[in-house]
Amino acid sequence: MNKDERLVRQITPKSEDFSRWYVEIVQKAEMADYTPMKGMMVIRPYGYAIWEAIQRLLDRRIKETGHVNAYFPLFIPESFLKKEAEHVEGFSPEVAWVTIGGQEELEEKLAVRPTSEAIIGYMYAKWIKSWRDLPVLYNQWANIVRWEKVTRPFLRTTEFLWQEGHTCHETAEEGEAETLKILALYKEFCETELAIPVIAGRKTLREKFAGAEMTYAIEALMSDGKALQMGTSHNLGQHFSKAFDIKFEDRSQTLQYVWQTSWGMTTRTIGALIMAHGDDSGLRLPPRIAPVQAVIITIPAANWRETVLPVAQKVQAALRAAGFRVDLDAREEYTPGWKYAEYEMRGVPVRIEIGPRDVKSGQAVLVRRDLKTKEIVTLEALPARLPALLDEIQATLLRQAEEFVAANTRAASTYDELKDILETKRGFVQAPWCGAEACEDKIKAETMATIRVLPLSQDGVPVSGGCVCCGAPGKATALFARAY
RNA sequence: CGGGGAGUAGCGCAGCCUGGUAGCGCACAGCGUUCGGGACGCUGGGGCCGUGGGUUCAAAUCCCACCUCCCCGACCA
Repeated sequence: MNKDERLVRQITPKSEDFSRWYVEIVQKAEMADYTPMKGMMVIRPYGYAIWEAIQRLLDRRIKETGHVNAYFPLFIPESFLKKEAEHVEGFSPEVAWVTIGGQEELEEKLAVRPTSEAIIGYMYAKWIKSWRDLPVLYNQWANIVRWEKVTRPFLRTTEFLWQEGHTCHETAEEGEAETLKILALYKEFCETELAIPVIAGRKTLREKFAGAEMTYAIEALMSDGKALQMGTSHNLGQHFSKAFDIKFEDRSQTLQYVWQTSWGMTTRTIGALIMAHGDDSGLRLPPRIAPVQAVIITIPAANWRETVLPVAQKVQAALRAAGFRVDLDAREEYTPGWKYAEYEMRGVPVRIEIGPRDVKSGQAVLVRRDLKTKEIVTLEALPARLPALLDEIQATLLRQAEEFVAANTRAASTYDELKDILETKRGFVQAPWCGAEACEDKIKAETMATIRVLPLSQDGVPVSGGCVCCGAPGKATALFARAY
């Protein structure tokens, strides 16, 4: 066997088989693993650490905007779910039911929550009496079960984790403002923390949440050219308040139904991180959410325990004291080369190599994961250089993703053009749309693409030309894409 | 849920056609030499051959059912 054959190929190249590449990263970076139950995965410590970082950074934003956390039951009585007609119709194909408790058949079966509007709506009716009780701004971090037919780690699993906000307001305007405020919050979160640019917009009626008045979403473009919904924010209007009788006495002493919103972001964002930033060596994590921001790798040689190791330990202590998440890998059973590949797979943003040569010259070698470039830094300069480097990596990942979106967003004015782009290039396609569901359905059937959103950035901008499908006057500029 | 492919050691696979009690590479353990891009040598451990049933003196191998994974569609965060 020659040397090249001995070097085990890490993972399938992204260009060769994207979904295989994706699954291999999930497993080799130890983010998640399959269980014997269909569609149910274990989120392993490394993947869960990413989720904890997402929770920490998103939760802070949710609280800063005045929301508080609470926890509602996992089970929802069937009758509750049935109260809002559109809601039950939309979710019934994917609800799991509990019919037996212990040895006894239940009188009323219980749904394992596919979302919590129903149970929360019931409780809100008990708690809200007056305009003085409003707004109610609750959020919960929870698990959700939806009996999906096709599953994929992080992107679509039977059980997943999310955060769901449920708010009540005095007026329609306040409800709409809340919906948009959260949408903007999500967008800012994705771009600042995950380095994933998103397009914010309205969903069409076809794609809206079952029971919502209007659904807004943020959509990102993965590096295979398919779109992924990163978060949704629903203006529920009075649909659920009427179904659950959530009434309050307003300032003019009239009984009124509250105006509600709900919004969520899920563990799917972890899948988005892989697909937006990963390369053929594995994950590339944005420093702001990376569980490990830098790893120190010692290069052994004779006496290294006396010479190299103490220096490495000192560097780690100094960087940790400065607030960075820094690991030290001084294991002797693996060679440096093996470790380089391993931490690249896991997407650790910065690698710090310290060997005998470095110790002698008082330096360290820094290698950034995003560009794989090296630089030499003196040990004294390291605590100042690391934060700057992490910021550069964060910015580079965002910029690369933005450039990808820009390069893969195209305008189509004819149906042939739309079809051609979706078939040969993928990505986002901007095109005028007449507003008819028939056109939406036809495009979906023939191109597998859907309207991801009607971008908010297009509001007030005149639509150029007729509907890309039927030619009727364009009512909106729609963003089409094949999606996950 | 429809069409296709697959499940044999932790991972990747061979063996199956033509039944006779399981093998390779990597990984893992021990020892030694190594270590600046997945090191090498020697020794060793590990398998209800996805699950259940059937055929047979005998099943990883043949037959049936089910489960799970992957791909392509319909449904969805």
